Amino acid sequence: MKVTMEDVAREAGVSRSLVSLAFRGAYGVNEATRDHILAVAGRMNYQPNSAAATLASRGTSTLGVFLLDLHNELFADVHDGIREVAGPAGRELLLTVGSIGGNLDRPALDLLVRARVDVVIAAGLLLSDDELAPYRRSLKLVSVMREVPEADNVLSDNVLGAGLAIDHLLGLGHRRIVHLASPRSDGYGGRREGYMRAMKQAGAKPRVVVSDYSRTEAAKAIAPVLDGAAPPTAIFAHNDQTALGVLDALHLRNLRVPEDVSVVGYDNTSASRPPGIALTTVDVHAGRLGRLAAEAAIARAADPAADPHEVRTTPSLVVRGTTAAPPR
Amino acid sequence: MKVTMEDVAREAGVSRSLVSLAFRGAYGVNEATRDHILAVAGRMNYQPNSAAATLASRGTSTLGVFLLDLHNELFADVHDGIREVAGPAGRELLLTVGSIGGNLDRPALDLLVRARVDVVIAAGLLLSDDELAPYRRSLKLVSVMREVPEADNVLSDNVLGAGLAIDHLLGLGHRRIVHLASPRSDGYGGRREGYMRAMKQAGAKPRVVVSDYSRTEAAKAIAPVLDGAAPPTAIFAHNDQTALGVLDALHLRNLRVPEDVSVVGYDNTSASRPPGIALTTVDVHAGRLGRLAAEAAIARAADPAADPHEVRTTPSLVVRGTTAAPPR
DNA sequence: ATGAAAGCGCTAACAT
DNA sequence: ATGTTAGCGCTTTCAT
Repeated sequence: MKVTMEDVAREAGVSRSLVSLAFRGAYGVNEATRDHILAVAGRMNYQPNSAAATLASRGTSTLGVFLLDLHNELFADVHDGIREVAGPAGRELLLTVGSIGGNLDRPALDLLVRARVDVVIAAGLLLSDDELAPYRRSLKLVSVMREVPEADNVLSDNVLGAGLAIDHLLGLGHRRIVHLASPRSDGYGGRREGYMRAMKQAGAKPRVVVSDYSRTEAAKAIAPVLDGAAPPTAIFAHNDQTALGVLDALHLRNLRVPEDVSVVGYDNTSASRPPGIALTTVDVHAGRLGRLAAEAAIARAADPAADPHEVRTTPSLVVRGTTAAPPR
Repeated sequence: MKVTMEDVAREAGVSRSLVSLAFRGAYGVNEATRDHILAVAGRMNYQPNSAAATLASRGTSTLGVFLLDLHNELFADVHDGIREVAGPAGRELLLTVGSIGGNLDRPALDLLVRARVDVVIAAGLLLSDDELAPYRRSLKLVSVMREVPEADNVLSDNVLGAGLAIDHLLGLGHRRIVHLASPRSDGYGGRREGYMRAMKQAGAKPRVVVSDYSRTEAAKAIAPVLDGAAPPTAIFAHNDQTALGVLDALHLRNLRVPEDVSVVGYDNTSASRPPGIALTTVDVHAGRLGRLAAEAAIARAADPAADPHEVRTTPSLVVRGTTAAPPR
């Protein structure tokens, strides 16, 4: 049924090793022989068994990629960046997906570990530092957007990014700025911290509400503050997705944006761009993060013993249509 | 360095086979022994090598998933559906991603083949029937949204869906309806065909322009027809993404939607839902497609020899804010 | 209930 | 340039 390398070798009248070498394009194989082997293999529809290859060679050249959530285009952008450098480097990508709640992180990582991928690039890990610690032994990890102790980290400066957003709002004249934050979890405090700092520095009173990463939850979470006393004139959301949830809630109440309320998102995903949305947001340059992560992963593969690598990139503010001076 | 099953067996004072059985929760292992083995393994941080397992057992229980494009949330919805049934069935998911141009389909599928996944669920394959044919021998394939000869197919009735959209437009009084179609490729003709049929049946003159699947390309492709003589009063796009591109182009020209031009998308991805967009679209019920595909995959794994399975689901029209009577 | 032994299909020295 | 020979770390009969 399944064609093995042995079958190809017999058919081509050569030894197994030669077939193996030919397939990996190694030097030291006569060109004619190689072509012949490849032709025979092609005719027989031979597909190498990578389980056997992995076992025999104790590893793969495949990169594992963990993405938190397929519904957030941020991760698609990161993936594009990874692929941009992994492809030319001859590295293939095997993905695994987590979930907004974080409860699928573990099985997703475990699957990658068992698949014996060379290095794992994880974007948006939600596991705590403690839960991640055991993986140090079984995994070469490049973490994107979330700082993991002792691992390679590719980060964006969230404190700075949040500061950019708040300063923009402050400059427009806002004082009652609410932050719709993500649930507390290790490695994700930056945006909230940047918000707190900028507010305090300006002598404005910070107010934080928490919601998970989904758009609908965000709309629910912001509802009470919109309906309560002294509603904010501006809302700084944890990311674009939750900002869209805020927009939904605002729309439902016939509150105009930006005339009545200003909204700032975070990530600059394409969901923020449409003319009808035109969300002011902070660009993390996700593609660049992906490229840097792939570079870090390849470097790590080449030198497993090197010191942990860390880059922190600088985000930028993208002002669009959802921010303006507060109503007077 | 790496802990093997042998190490665990030695440490636990049992044989390798027993460790193997314990790990797979097989019957016939004394409960106390099993607990002991698992405890020892846990302490040693043992991670089974699935390459070896795959090799020895000639297969995996993992499902491979191919998704055409991470930027189109349709695929995230399909993925959710797959996971919804695969999870409870104890099947893990390994993903691979193609690209809008279709040129990454092959490497992505090959990677899955070599990983020896049990069955591959492919959503949005762009390869031609001919290019797909060889995979018949190396792969159990469940194709979603694209009919592949001899494979298991989980489809949505695109002819019907397009008819729904056009009939809606026709009912509103539109006659000059342009279809922004996808490039011709096997298995994707349904929407165009449904458009042609509905137009002809109403005695309206069809007009088709083609663009690839990206938003920006769609905006470019529709530009000349907007700027040309006798511009359409309605545009039926191949999917939501390209419909958004159309919206962009319209916005750029200060054309109002739906007062000046009506727009209908396809897929009902979440990108079509925001209040500011409110795109009228055709819902393919992507989650359901995913669930059906996972069921088909599991059935196929259980009985590789069964006759090809085919389901064709019925889409529905979601009328929102981008369609209205044409200007008079 | 547990153990021994034979592969699974490759790669990696090492020969020739 | 090509062939030989050990494994890689598991699962799977088959014994016990």
